[in-house]
Amino acid sequence: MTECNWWLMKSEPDAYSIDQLEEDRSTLWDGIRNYQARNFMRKMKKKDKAFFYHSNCKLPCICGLMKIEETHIIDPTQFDKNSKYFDPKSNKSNPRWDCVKVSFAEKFHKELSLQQLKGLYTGEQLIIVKKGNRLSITPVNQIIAKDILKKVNSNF
DNA sequence: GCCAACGTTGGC
DNA sequence: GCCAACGTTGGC
Repeated sequence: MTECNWWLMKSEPDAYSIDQLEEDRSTLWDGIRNYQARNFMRKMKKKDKAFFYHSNCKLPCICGLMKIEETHIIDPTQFDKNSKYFDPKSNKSNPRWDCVKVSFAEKFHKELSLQQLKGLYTGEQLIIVKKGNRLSITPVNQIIAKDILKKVNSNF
């Protein structure tokens, strides 16, 4: 049996929180308008796991776990003129942006704050703690992922 | 609000 | 292809 890949995906809790995902059960991770982040998303496979990271809030932290349900979905917001993610440069014959569908897996009882993460890992081990990192989607090394699960007492 | 670290844009 | 100007992200 092959192991899944692990990822970290950021969201501002004011925009979309882990609690909202728990309520929704699943959501389209749309509105990504950064090529590096998009390209990481394109590498995702069904059944991969992703840590949910709350960014730009009182306590930036890894707060939960998601499962990748579907990949390579055309991001509908790029064609929606009423969306703040509307992209006039994209076109339907060659869409510029795509996304994945994620589902709720777990809300961690113990969150791991950015401050804690900085004490535990280097920027090489976990890109989120790298100085100046702004990527909203990054891969997570499998060994580090397992370590994070232990640290948060994950049931997973 | 500041600012570092990028990414994007557009003139040349 | 270079690079200056500008925009965005996100911790602090």
